[in-house]
Amino acid sequence: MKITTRGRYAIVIMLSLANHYTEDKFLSLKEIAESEKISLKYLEKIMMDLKKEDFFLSARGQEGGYKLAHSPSSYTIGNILKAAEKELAPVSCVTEEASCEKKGICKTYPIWKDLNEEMMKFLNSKTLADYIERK
Amino acid sequence: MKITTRGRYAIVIMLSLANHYTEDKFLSLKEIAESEKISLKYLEKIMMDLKKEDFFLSARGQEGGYKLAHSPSSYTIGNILKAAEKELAPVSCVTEEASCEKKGICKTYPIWKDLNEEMMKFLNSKTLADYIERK
DNA sequence: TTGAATTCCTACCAAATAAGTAGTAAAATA
DNA sequence: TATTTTACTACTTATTTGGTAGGAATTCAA
Repeated sequence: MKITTRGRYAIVIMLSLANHYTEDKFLSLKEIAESEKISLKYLEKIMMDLKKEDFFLSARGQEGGYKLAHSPSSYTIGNILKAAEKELAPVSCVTEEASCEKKGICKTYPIWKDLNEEMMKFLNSKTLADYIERK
Repeated sequence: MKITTRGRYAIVIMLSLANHYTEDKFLSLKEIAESEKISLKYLEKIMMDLKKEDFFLSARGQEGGYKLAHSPSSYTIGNILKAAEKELAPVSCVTEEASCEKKGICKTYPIWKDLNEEMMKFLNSKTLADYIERK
């Protein structure tokens, strides 16, 4: 039951941007890649998924990069992970979309439902602001 | 962040045994495989891992099978999953064993640590008895 | 105005993991 | 003693993960 590097790096990116939120300039992926020692190309790819959400403003060219569109407190950890990973639930039957035909009779379903609720309670309550660097 | 079929089927096995706990006979994997529509061979393999723990008594031959060694309330969901899956933590850096050299400086570490704590709180508190079939 | 820097986009690839099969030996009992 | 069941080892196949490669479009600084 692992969060993949996609999810983890997505949080790295978002938290880096959050840490620079008050500055009035763009932060490039190259800077993040270098400071975090992650492949730039891989970060670019992860960024493709994040960009589908209304997460940030971007600028090409020199002095270009990314900037959070909203304040750090408006991004939950769950929102970010969900954008990066395909699905967040520990077992796919607990999400509305992927309904399993055995849902009504499956004896283990209540376990996954309870676990998912606990996880979501956490992931949807914590935001980037909770994990930002305090100066 | 998915629980694999290994982990899910392990819970299926253990919950089936728990539901037959009061009966004075062994339950065979074949019966579980048929009633749950899971490959017998695959269940056997998962059983190999569970058997390393002191989970049950077994008997070969006709009328053979498995039986819980202890009462359902003494098996936590976490214990079972941990025996079936390699590791339970959502990110491996949060377990004592696999310590990451960046742990002290990693800005995302606190997120995974908090998430892991929430998950473990749930997984270690719930037992088979909580999900047993009520007659 | 041009060249470097950056985002943006598509395709491909290798390694690891997950999920399951196959076959057989050993034991127990009906 | 034939059947049933656990016990064990080896193999296989599909999917997912974690990238790489290459380049086009855009922008700005020098």
